[in-house]
Order: sequence, then C-alpha cells, then structure tokens
Amino acid sequence: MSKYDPIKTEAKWHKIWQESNLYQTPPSARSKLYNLVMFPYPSGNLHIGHWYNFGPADTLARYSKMHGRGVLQPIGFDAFGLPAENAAIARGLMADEWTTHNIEIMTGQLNKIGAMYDWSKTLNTSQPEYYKWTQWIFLELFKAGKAYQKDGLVNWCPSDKTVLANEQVVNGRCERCGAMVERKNLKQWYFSITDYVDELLDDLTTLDWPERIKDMQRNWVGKSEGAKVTFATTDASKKLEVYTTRPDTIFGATFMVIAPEHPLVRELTTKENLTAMTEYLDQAGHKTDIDRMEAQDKTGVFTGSYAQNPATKQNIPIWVSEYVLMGYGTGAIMAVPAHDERDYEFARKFDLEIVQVIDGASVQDKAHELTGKLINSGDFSGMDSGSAKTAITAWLEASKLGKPQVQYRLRDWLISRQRYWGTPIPIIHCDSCGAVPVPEKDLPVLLPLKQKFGKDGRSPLLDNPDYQKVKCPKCGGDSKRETDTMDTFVDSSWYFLRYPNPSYQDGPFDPVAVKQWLPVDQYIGGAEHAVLHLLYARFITKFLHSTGHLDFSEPFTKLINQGMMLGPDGNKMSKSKGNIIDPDSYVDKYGADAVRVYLMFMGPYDEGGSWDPKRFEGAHRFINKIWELCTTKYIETNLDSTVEAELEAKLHKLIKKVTEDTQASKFNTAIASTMEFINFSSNVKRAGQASSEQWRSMVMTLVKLLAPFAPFLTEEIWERLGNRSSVHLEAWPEYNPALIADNTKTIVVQLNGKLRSEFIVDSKQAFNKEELERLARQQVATMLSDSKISKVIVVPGKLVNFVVS
RNA sequence: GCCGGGAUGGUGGAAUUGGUAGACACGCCAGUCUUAGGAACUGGUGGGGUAACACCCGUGGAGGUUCGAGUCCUCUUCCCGGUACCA
Repeated sequence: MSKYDPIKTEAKWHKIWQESNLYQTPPSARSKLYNLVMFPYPSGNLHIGHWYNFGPADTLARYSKMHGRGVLQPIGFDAFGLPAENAAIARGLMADEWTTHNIEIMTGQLNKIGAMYDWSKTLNTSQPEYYKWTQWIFLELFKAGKAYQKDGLVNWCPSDKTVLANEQVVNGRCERCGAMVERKNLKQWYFSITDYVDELLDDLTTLDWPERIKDMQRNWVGKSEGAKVTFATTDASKKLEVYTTRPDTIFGATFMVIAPEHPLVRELTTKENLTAMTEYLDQAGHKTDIDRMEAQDKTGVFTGSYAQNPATKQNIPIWVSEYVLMGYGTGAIMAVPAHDERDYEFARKFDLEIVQVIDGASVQDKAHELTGKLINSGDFSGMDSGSAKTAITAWLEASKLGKPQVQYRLRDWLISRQRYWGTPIPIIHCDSCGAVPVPEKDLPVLLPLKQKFGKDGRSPLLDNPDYQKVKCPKCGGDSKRETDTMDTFVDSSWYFLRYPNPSYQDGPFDPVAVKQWLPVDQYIGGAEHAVLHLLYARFITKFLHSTGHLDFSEPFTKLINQGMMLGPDGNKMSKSKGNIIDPDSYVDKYGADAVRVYLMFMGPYDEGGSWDPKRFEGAHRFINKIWELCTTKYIETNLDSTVEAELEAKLHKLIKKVTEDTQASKFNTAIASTMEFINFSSNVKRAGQASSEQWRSMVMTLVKLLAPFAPFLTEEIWERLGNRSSVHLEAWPEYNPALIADNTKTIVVQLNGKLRSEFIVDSKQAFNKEELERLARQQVATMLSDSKISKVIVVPGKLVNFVVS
C-alpha cells in the first residue's frame, strides 16, 4: 500500500466536496448550530493565527454536524479599513483593487483549511449591497436619537490622520499604528452606546463566555456608585458639581480641583492668578495623553477663588490641575487629601490643609484610603464609612446639595473617521436645515471608486466636488454631503445577522433566516476584541432589539477564545522580530490535516503557544500512522478473545473521551487519547489477535471519530474502506456504557500515604471493604510485620492506606 | 496600583477535581533495517541511589489542614494578559 499523499488527496476531496455541495447549509434544522469565527480582514495572507482560529472551529462544526445538527458555518471579509487604504497608498493602487486582490488570494487559502464553509453565504462589507444596510442602521440610530454630532475633545491619530474611539486607544497610542494619540476639539458623530450601559453590564451574567472576557467588559464599562455634590463659590455666584465615591469623607474636603478644560476655569481665575493660569493652560493643552500619564509630579495652579464645603462650612481653595480629567465625572473633584493618595500628594506639594476624618491609621506619611470609623465629622462622627455614605448622601439630598449618583467609565462610541475606505456616513449638511439624513430610498450612498489619493493620505472625498455636491432632501437647496466615513467596527457590529441570507434585498437581514439561525450559538475568536468588536456588536444587537427588529438581545450565546499563537522564540509574531511562521509552507508540504492536528494537539486551546517546527513532526507522523493502520491489510492470525474484549473496551472508552473532550474544546487530550489507542491497536494488528470483522468495524468507528480533526485523510480512508458516501455525513459513534465498565480494578496499597504495592481485584470485589483490607494486608505483610497499625483507610475501588507508627 | 490567568522532566503538556505525579507527543540514547544519511520500526528516558532491586528526593518558594496535597488554606517570589491620575 502506498504512502499517504496529503497534497493529491486534499486537492481531490476539495474538488469533490465543492462539486457535490457537501457543505451547503440546510434550509432548516430541528437542532441548529450557528458556528461562527470572527471574519478576517483581507490583509493579503492567511496567517497562522487564522488557522488556529478557523481549524479547530471547523472541527467543532463537523462534530456537531455528525451529531445531526444543522450547521451554518459561513466566512466572509471585513473589507473596509485603514490598513487596506494605507497599503493601497503605499503601492500606488486603488483601495478596492487591493482589497479585491487580497480577497481572491485569501479565499484560495481558506479553501485549503478544509473547513465546511458554505460559499453561497459569504459577504464583503465593502460591497454596496452590504454597506447600504450599514448606512440603514446608522439612519435607524439617527431616527432614535442615538446617532448624534457633538463638539468636544477627541482622540486624534496624527499618523493615520483620523479620530479614534476610546476603545481604539491603547496606552495612549493608536491601536492600529502605535502613534501617540493627540487631543483635539472636533465636531464628530457618536453612537449612544451609554444608553445601554446597564444592559451591557447586567446581561453579561446570562452569557456562556470566558470569565476573563466578561471581566474585561465589566472593567471597561467601569460602573461606580457614589454621590454628586454641589459646592458653591464663597460669593455664591457659581456652582461646582463634583462626583465622589466617598461622600463619607466630605468633612475632610479641604480644597477643590478642576480640570484645565473645565468651562469655569476662566471665570474662577482672579486677576492676580491670570498670568500663571494662562501659562499653565497653555502648556497643558500641548501635552499628549502619554505626557500626562508619564508626568511624575503633580502640577497645578490656584484660581484665587474659594468654595464653601457644605459640610464644614469652611472656605476651601479651588485649584486647577491636570490630574483631574474633564472626560470623567464632572471634571471637578472635592479633594480629600487625608484619604486619597493623589489629593494627598497634591496637598503636600502645595502645602494645603490635611484633615483626617476616618480613624484607623495615621495620615502623617501617606493617605489612609480604607474605610473605617468617622471622626471630625460633626453629627456623623462615630459612624462607620458604610452607613455614613448612606447617611451623608441622604443629608445632602435633603439639603438639596447633592444626590446619589452612578458613574460609568464607558463613553459614547465615536464613529466618524476622516478616511476614504469606509462606509460613507449617510448625512447631508444643509445650511438652513442642518444635518439631514439621506432618505432611505436613496441608499446606498455610494463610495466613489477609482479615486486618487491626496497628499499624505488625504481622503479623496474631500477633493471630490461631484461627491459632495447634493441637494438638501428637506428644502431642496444646495448642500454638502458628509465626507467622513464610519469606523469599520460599525461594519462588523452586525454582519452575523446577514450571513444566513446575505443576498437579502429588503432589509439588512432576512427576518425568516434570522429566526432560523440566530443568535450565534458559538463564536470563536481571539481575546483582542473583548472591548472592541464584542462590545459594539452587543450594543447594536441591543439597539435593534429595543427597536423591534430582533427578538433577542444578545448576539453570541457562547464565546470560545483561542489563545495566541507565538513565534518559535516564544514572542508575539512580528515582522521586526523575524519570527513569523508562514502556514502555507507547511500546508503545501504536509497538508492541512497535519497543520490542523498540530495546532489542536499543541496544548489547551485557550492558552495558545509557540510554534515549534520540531514538534510539528509528531502531527505528521500521527497522520501517517492512521493511514498505515487503516489502509494496510489486516491479517487475522492469532485470535485471542481477551484481547478482542480489551480492544472493544478501549474503543468505547475512546468514543467517550473524544466525545466529551471535543465538546469542551479540549482537542489536545482528545488527540492524545486517540494516539494512545492507535499505539495499542497497532500491537493488536501486528499480532493479528482480533477477528477481521471486529477490526474492520473498529477502523470504521475510528475514522468517524477522527473525521472532524483530519477531514481529508479520513474521507480518503473512508472511500478506500469501500464506502460510497462521505464520512462527513456519518453519524457520530456512540459508546456502550456496559463495555466501559472495567471488570477488574487496580487497588493501590499505601503505607502512611506512600505507594508501596498494588493488586488487581475483580470489579465485584472492589467495593468490599473487608476483602480489600484483607488482600492489602497480604500484599504488604512483610513490611507490616513489626509496625503498629493505628488506622486503616479503605477507599473502595481505589486504595488501602495503612497508618503505621 | 487594580482586575484576571499562570508556574509540573531537556521541551509542549497530562492528571478521573483530595487518592499510583509525569498520560500523549517532541527531543535524546540504544537496537533493527540501510552502502550511507534519512525514513520506518522496537526498547529506554524526572533526579539521586543500586550490579539489579530496595530506598530517598521531587509539581516556583515558606508554612498549614489531612491517613493522604500538583489539587484545599495562609503568606511569598516571578511570569503573562487587561486596565489605569476614573475621584
């Protein structure tokens, strides 16, 4: 029998599967599985991380299909976006040409994976028939008042020349290109994600997602409970609102601090302090976020004004400092230096009063941030922090000086981008009517193709009068089309709704198909989208739910996170480190099955790992061993009924193990047990101890168990075994529990918990305590001869432990 | 700083959830085959110890609970991911 040729075999089956439409999505199914991977960005090449995501995801899909579930497993492209635009500029190409070219290449690579993609259900977010509906969703949000324009401080990436959402700023840098983000005052479009903040937080408990992802979302939303308190200036002319999580410390508020961008800064600054203030504001305005973060020392300037602490009635100075951020709370704080580290540092530096109001630790050298018993707090002294928070907030509320307040860190989603390659924002700016939405009948607003890029990547839309010139849909007057496009995360926030029927014309998604397939049953992808895509998609789903377009409010019931694939050196793969593994070279030499098996055997799926070329050999050998075992002639020479029974028992144990492990995405242990079984059955084969019929039936079962892992190899073997139809249409094997029960058990004998001996006992005897103790005593009789047994512990079916002195 | 995850042979990793630590695989060593190399196959492989057994040590570190701890508790070191003047 010839050696296994993965290249020929894989090409052969890929063709047959395609021609026979083997993986066509069933129109309906009693039990459905919407198995989804995060669709790729058409960067030009499928990298090893894609394989690590898509291969095991397909194994899960195939496993479910064999369980009789109707499976929808689509694939498409997240095709708009900056990298394509930048690459096109760099190569002097059109963005659409570059994207189309990459999609062609990547489609070929995707086919090699051997995944059961249904290519009749693919989509591409840069196509007008798709982005028409992205625009439609924008208009729905606009109608509901949840897409709005706002003037304000935004994150600006000077290298990509566009604004960014908060979620796209990582450590003060642009998530895409790593450039330091600047702050700018601009009028931009936002989506009101904060309107859904409580649902986004609370519904996390209903989701079957990894806890760490849920925690990341919880942290990002950043809910905190406290109080809003109003402080009046001493002349009562102005009011300053502050947010605090520690109303119990209000008696210790000895000064106030407001952000440099606070609207009252100018008004509060007295003549004597004006020069210093102007200087301070000027240098603060020039700093990037990074500068601010890295500032070692607290800086600040006194305004010259005072406010009255409503609790102590004392006059306290109002300062301006960068450590108070305009974007959180009210942009002003009551500073309690005794009980807040930052306020403490500021007070020490500028020699401000420190009054301790919580007992329990000295504030001589540092702030005391814990809760405790109140002191120096008037009528509230003696209470503990917990009840004082409630009592003081109630008192503030009764005196109309404050109220309980819940604060979130999450801000609205800034979706405008000053770039060309994205979904045009369907808005027309009219001098008399303002921002007017493009009427639905005029959708899509087509993105003009074949555009030459301006200098420095300037959006061609800005220099395209034909695109901009438009009549106002309201008054018919001359007006100007919006030239910004949408963040690509808007495109990807709803794509999973369209997959079930991507050619649907009458809406963004086909309600019948959505009813059949949604929500997504399992979503498989990396953790890098925890607070980006996954949060946005939940928001859009909740919006469409609240407006009656969907009857579910969470898009992804179950989330599976694969770990990260690292280079052979254990580092994140990057061009600069030169440690990028190209999957194609392995696929072209050893086949997709070997690559899939390698990736799944490597270790726990959610932990990832580094690519080790040496260890790849193991997966390759595994494939060859299966081939050898299943396709070379079996000769029955030396029948042994004990071995036959053992083979049968091991097979059924294997079915159980592979079933349970695959279900739990524990691919590595599923494969390990299969290897173990193959080692055992190779010995049986060599000795010819089992009947030919048993052997043949065992091989058939084994091939079915392996089908989701190595789809090409198993299909070829299946055919050679004489089967006419595909192994991928077979039903998943079931195990017989009666065959799994061992008829003997190994009982361990311990002395003081240490292994000393073991014996085999008939399963019927394994739970008879007296018998086990008797047998165990025989085993270690000589060792026990001159020791005193103080206790005997018998664990039925497992062990006997003698405690001796 | 805060939140989450982790540390087991030369390497990747197993371990029925408190009951034989190191499954499976890589690598290495020896052997068979081969002109040779490779491939394939067979056996061995945590450390110490022994002629071979016996025996001792061993899951980042220090304690503890228990007849028995990789697994539970307390403290601690280091690594990874997320997040951060968030009041």
